[in-house]
This record gives sequence, structure tokens and C-alpha cells, in this order.
Amino acid sequence: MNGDNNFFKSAFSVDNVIFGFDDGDLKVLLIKRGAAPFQGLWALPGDLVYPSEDLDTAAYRVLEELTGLKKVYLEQVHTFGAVDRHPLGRVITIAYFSLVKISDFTLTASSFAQNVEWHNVHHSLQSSLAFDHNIILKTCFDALIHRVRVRPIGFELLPPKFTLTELQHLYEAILSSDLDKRNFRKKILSMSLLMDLDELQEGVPHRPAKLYKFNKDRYHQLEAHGFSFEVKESKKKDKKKQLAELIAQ
Amino acid sequence: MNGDNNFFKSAFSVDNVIFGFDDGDLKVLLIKRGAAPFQGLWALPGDLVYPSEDLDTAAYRVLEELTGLKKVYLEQVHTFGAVDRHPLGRVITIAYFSLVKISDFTLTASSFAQNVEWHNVHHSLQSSLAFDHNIILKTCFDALIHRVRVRPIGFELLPPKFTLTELQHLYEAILSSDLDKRNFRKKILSMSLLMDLDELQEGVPHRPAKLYKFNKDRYHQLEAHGFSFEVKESKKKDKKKQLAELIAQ
DNA sequence: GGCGTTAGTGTTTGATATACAGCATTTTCT
DNA sequence: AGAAAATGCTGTATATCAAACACTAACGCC
Repeated sequence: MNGDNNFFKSAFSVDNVIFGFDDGDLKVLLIKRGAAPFQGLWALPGDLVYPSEDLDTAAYRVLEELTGLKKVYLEQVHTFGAVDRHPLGRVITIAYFSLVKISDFTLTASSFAQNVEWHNVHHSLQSSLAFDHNIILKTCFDALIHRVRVRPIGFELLPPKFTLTELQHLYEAILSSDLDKRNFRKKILSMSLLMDLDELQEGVPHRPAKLYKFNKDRYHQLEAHGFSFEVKESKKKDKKKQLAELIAQ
Repeated sequence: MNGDNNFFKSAFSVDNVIFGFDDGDLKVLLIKRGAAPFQGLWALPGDLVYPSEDLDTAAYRVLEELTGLKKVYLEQVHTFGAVDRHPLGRVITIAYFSLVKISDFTLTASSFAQNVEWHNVHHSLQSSLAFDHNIILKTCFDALIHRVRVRPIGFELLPPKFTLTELQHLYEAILSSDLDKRNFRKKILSMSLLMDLDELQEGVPHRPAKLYKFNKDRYHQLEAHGFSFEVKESKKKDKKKQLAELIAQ
């Protein structure tokens, strides 16, 4: 414990919570650990940060090595550094979440195939992950829930062309609450952030829906004028009343 | 570059943006650096994290060493790790902000006195701080602005007993916007988070105001029932109209 | 007792959120 | 060809919340 050198016997890593949306379900990409510690358990993809690498760069690298994707939405969330969080030494980890369009790549094409899988987020939260990854996943999921209501990032999880119903299902999956169809559409369309592509869905066994595209430029333009995106988790009226009564006491 | 050892030639620190509120002004506690690098510049208080110390513990320690205060509000904000952010080596830093009641202690009693000072936040943002502390300060200030609207943490900056006007001035200082007195009071009081102490200000050369106290238990109770605190930065109606017209285009 | 200063209070109006149901369009099946 | 199945799409009435705004009340000081 003498000298500064002790301070340099530690390492840092990034862990990346990669979210995807498929089949009405919010998923997270996990890796099955092939070696100790925690061999056989599912873990978040991550890696030590190279000595001459910025933190964000490391997070992007982890993501690209796993999915081949380069331009993805990535956001730093929190840093975890409990002394005993890594059994082999002092390793603090900077947690990120990223949002990918599952349709953009196929895991089965990867050599990892057997050890990399999309998992339902809620199931994963209840299962036992390696290290402190349960807490990390929970923290990042909470961050996603918050961010998605306040920034138009949901689109990062959808294909470039999507229907309003798909968008609504996405929000319902993330917020774990049902939204009113008419009110949702009214609100989303009133922001004028979506371009109507004048195209219809194809190959569906029912009336095809119109396709839309998110207009990012438009968003930046409005944002610069004080516009703030917001999708509220609809509070039912009766719940509101209950709360009002509690406050009144 | 061979072997894992390279990964252990790095260190991590915490930096703490300590906010205080005084005289209608939001302040931040800075230290004048006595040694290179950045000698003579003002810097955020911070320290390397001890090998057997959790991150939050380190942040609390920095705070206590400087102010003598133990129970303060502290929140992790972001981690900064650009390769070149520290001239002497790879040091990533985990940034925290904390909220203290300036009245709880006197800096002049400290041996640091000459080198530790409260600075106006806006001035500090425009001056040149050591390392990447301008960005850190900005990031933490933005985080404070956001958090204060959404969690009842403003009270951490005020003495235990305060007037509604003091509370309003606090919000105005943080949000950099004027609030309507009647609407503000209506909103705050309607949340029933304040206890009316049935006491009055003393020693003021005008009509004394009633003193209130934040009821933390009450907040936790309401929170558990779905209550969410919110103070909005009041959007003026004409600005809203401008935005509405822009959207309509 | 009058002046200076801050405290304290309600109402009207406009905007936004909520609740809610039926017809339209397409495919598929017989 | 017609019916059935599935999802797409649309508007209004009501309740709630936010915004704007100005005067009287209480105290200290001179």
C-alpha cells in the first residue's frame, strides 16, 4: 500500500446492454460464458478498455465485434465499481445501452451463434446473470424506459419503414403498459416527426397499414426551437383519482 | 502491448461537483490547484479511488474531507475517459454532483480557506478550469437541471426551514427562468409535500414569511403510490404558439 | 403614521389528456 | 361470389391542468 502504484493495479471495462425489438417483444443480446468465472452463465457483452481507446470507442467496438453493425444508437448509463464486483481483481465497468434493428443482421451467420442469443428482457432480469449484470441490466432498462419517453429514440429499434401500430407496440413493450390507439396516433402524428411514405405494408393477411419513416432532420429543427418530445405512460383516470385522494388526506 | 498487464496501468478517480445555493445564486465549490498540471487553475474537487474503496465511498470521502459534511445528497452522473484527458497518464474519472446546504459549514474555518471557494456556476462555466472540468461541470449542471424538475432534491440546497419565496428563487436560479409566484405556490402546495411549521421568519425588515419543511416520508409514501414530482420550466404561451406554427408547416 | 418591502391569495381562459365505437380495407376460405 | 377474419383507421365530448394576471396584508423603519 505504499506509493501510487497501487492505484494502477486496476482495470476498466465497458459492458453493453444491446436492446432489440422483435415480434412485439423487447430483447437483450446475451453471451453465454465459456470460461470461469461464471462459466455457463449468460452475461452482457463487454470487454476491457484498451489503453489507448476512448470509452465510447470501446463500447462501439464491442458492439461491432458482436453484430457487425457500425452506426448504432449508443448511450452511456452508469459506472459500476463495487470493490468485489469482479472475482479476479478490481475492475470497474462503464455500462452502456444501445439500440439496434434486429432485422439488420442475423446472429446465426456469426460463428458465435450457439453462445449469443436474444433474450426477453423481463426473463433475463429474473434469471441469474454473471457478475453484477442483473443490476446493470436493470439500470440500463430503467434508463431506456426513461429516455424513450423523452427522446425519439424508439425508432432506432424499428426498421426504417414502419407502421403506426408497430410503433405503438414498441412503446407498449418498453413501458409495459397499454396505450390507447387513437390517442397515440393523434399525439405522434401531431408532432409531425413522421413522413408518410405513401406506401403500404405488403404480404400481410389483412388490410395493409401505411408505412412511415422518422424524420430526424425535422426533429433537430424543432428541437432547436424548444420542442420537446414526449410520450406519456398513460395514467388511467381512476388511478389518478386514488392518488388525488391520498394527497388530500 | 503484450499480456494483460497493460490494462492495469490505468487509474480512476472521482470528481465531485458540489452545488450550493446562497444569496439567490447557484454556486459550485472549486479548488485552486497548487501544483502542476494546471497549477493555479480552478478545478473540481476529486481524488483517485483507493484500491479497496467503492466509487460512491470515494465520492463521499472527497466531499467530507473538504466540507466535513457526511450526510449529503450525492448522485453519479457520467464517466469521462478520453485517452488524453489527463496529461500524466490514463485516468478515467467518474463524475458526481452533490447538494449541500451552504449554511451548514464555513469554508473560512478550513485550512484550505484560500484555495477553496464558492463560485457562481455560470461564471465558472465560462472560465477555464483544469483538465476537462468545464465539460464535467456542464454535464453535471445539466443533470441537476433535469433532476431538480423531476425529483424533490431542491430542498437539499436549502436550510431545513425555508420560505416559499426562497424555494422559488432556488428553482429560478437552477432553471434560469422566472416562475409565476401564484402558480408556483399553488403547484408546490398542492403536492402536500411541505409541512407548514406555523413559524415565521425573523429579523427581516418586512412582512415575515411562513416557514416550511420538506416532508421526505410523505414523499416516499406518495411515490410508492405512483406520484411523480414535477416542476416545469414554464413555457410562455407566445413561445408555444410560435412552436405550434412551426410544426404546422 | 406613512413609506418601503415582501407575503399572500383566486379566477378566468385556453390547451391538453382521456375515454370511447364503428366503419373500411384487405386476405382467405368455401 | 360472398362471408368471415383480421387489422387499419378516424372524431368528439368531457375533464383536467397550465397560464395569465393585480390587489390587499403584514411587518420594520424612519
